[in-house]
Amino acid sequence: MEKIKVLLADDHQIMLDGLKAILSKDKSLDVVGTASHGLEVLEFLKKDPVDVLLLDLQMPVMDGLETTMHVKKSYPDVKVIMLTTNDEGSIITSLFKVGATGYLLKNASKEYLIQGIKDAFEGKKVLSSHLTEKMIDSLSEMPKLKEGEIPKITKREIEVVKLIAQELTTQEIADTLFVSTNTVATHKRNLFVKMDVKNSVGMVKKAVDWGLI
Amino acid sequence: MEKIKVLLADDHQIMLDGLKAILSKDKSLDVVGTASHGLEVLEFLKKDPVDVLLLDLQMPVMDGLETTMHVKKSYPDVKVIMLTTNDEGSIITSLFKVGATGYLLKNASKEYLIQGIKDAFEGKKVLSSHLTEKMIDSLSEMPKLKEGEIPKITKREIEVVKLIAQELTTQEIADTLFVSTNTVATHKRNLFVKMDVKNSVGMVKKAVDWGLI
DNA sequence: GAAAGTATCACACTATTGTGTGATGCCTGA
DNA sequence: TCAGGCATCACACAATAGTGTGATACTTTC
Repeated sequence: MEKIKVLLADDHQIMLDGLKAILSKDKSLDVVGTASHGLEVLEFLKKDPVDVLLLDLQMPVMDGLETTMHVKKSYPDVKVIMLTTNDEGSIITSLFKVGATGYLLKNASKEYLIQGIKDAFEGKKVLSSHLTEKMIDSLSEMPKLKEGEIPKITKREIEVVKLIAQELTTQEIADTLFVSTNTVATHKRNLFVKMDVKNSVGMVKKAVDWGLI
Repeated sequence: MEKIKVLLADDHQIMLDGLKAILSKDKSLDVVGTASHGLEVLEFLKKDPVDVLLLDLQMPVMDGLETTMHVKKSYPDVKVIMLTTNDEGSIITSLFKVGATGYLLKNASKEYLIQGIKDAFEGKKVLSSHLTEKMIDSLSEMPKLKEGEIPKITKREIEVVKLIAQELTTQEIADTLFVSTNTVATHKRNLFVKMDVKNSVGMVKKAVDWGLI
């Protein structure tokens, strides 16, 4: 069987050496090169093909996220696994949107890491179990602002919010609802206070958050 | 070490027997009872304590979701793992919102199942790897407005969008970025065209959709 | 049956947004 | 080296949004 070609990228030489040592022990993996930042990765890809790319999230010159974007654009078949010490769940979404295949913590066991590379190679998504938990938590804790936090918005007001969200002007909303612009203005005025926002932009954002629209 | 008290609930007797047979082989687990629907589960809990509850999602009288709600309300410490044949990702969200600890497919291996129970007992979230993938996919495919659909927004423009989303006025944005209001106005103007929207409200909505903010 | 909330409208005014047009310097990729 | 994108700014003007204040009438709710 063909070996899986792996390229490593990390700005810490020690990390590179360590990873290389670990991965070299597995017969189905072939570490074809290393890079210390995103640009080097792109340089490397211009010359040689790679199956799986192990990327450090924090790197100088060009970080992991940006690198992933570039790589996926030019070489969509390369699987990208992000390695990181931190576990900021916030970044995870953008990561997968950008096209990454996996996201592992650096303290993962070597078995886990190797398995992750193989899974990624086969097209599976790879995620540290630790991060899976985070994702679930963010799902289950999402509606924690509800109940008491959301003020009572009347039906008419919700109609107004929806129309505002559709980019209608006050005049257009008035025409749609067959009322005067004054009325619409009053509804908006009341909504600003109730929802504690400064303008229509804030209102629509919050309405989306609250699931009103 | 104290054994983990497990209660099984499924409307198929065969399933109950099979699960019991599998779980009984593990010395750290103790199957303390079985139930064929949600009400029986609640009855059981009134009399005897349980650590982990294995619930079939589809059950007559009271299904898994409803049962979970009731159980978590009265016995918040009981860990609930949902078992199911199907893999509808849609239900997953509500499941964790309701307070479940895990969600496993019935075709999981017995090792996986046993490990899942132990993990749940320790407070970890448990999710079939199959479903983890689904979750990730739903995240990454969200903006599948296929590449070409999303126009190139520059860094500076994104800064502007973010500040608009924070309800700042053009003047405030100009102050924040140390540029003139004219410049900010131009950025907005360009964004309206690029993003094909009529005003800031539409812009922010689309920016959220596209994951720009 | 009074108080509170909802929906409606008016008028006057200020603030902010959005548009049209044109221009300059800088940087980057072909 | 040169075209094209990017970021910057100016000025003028039209359109919309948002505020302050006050009013009427109808429905809930306590």
